Amino acid sequence: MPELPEVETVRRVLSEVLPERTISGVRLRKPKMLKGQASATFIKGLRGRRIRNVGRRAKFLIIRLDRSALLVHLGMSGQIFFESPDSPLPMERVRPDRHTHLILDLDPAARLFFRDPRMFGRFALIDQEEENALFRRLGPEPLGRKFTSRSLGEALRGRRAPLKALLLDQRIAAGMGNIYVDESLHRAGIDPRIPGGELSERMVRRVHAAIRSVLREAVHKGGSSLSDFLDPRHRKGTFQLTLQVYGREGKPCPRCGAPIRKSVVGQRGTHWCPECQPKKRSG
DNA sequence: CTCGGCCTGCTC
DNA sequence: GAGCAGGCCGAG
Repeated sequence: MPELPEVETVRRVLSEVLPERTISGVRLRKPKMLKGQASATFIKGLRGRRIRNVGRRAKFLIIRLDRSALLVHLGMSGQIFFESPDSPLPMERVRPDRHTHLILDLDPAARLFFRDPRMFGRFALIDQEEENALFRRLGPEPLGRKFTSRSLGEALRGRRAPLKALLLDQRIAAGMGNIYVDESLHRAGIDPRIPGGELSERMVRRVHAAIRSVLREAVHKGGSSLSDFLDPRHRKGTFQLTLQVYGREGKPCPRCGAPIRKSVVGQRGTHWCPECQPKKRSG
């Protein structure tokens, strides 16, 4: 499940190999993966274009061409693989399978494969204006300068929804998903069910610091490869080895040994330690 | 704000 | 052979 650290990992690999290559061929095998765009428009807009750079905003990957950009959201199970004579992939990946929805042939010789078994991901060819409009609707990058404990406190003020749900809201901070919210709240020592507006200033500071340190660490470790995440060179991340609560229901909390709890909070499976993450306000 | 729908693969 | 997982969006 690619969240900010996984998408950033993909971006870093692609930004080493894609710039200055030209898209010589486009094979779109699942037009359904396009977001509000006809296949012909999409293919025409890509073919012959030169890749300038690869960016990221929240969980969006943005492959910038001369005037437009290929926007990619990896959804739940999206993968991007890169293959070139210098950087071959393992044999079984070279041949596209039924989950490979888009293939880009590049020049100098290389190929990009977009796979997504669950098909929650999306592609779109967008112009600068559309990019601006999309990104304007997102909250600050949690690792950027605009995300401060003050801005977080303001965003949470008066909110009655559980903190867990608010941190998944991309308008409050953009890029976290279920894994990293649960991990951040464990690091902060705060119960995910507490209404956002009930956090003390001190608790807001702890959540803010925890989010940043968890995400930074996860980026450093190449993301979490829980079930299917692989980077464009087919390498796994290692942050899954560091997870304290996510996917660990009933297992002992690494910090205190109490069994990790799981229930649904804000319509999402939520994991926390009942001892380390007390609900009380001063916490 | 809350809920269902989109999808497939994996677990019960 | 059903149900769950999950990000995001549109409907209620």
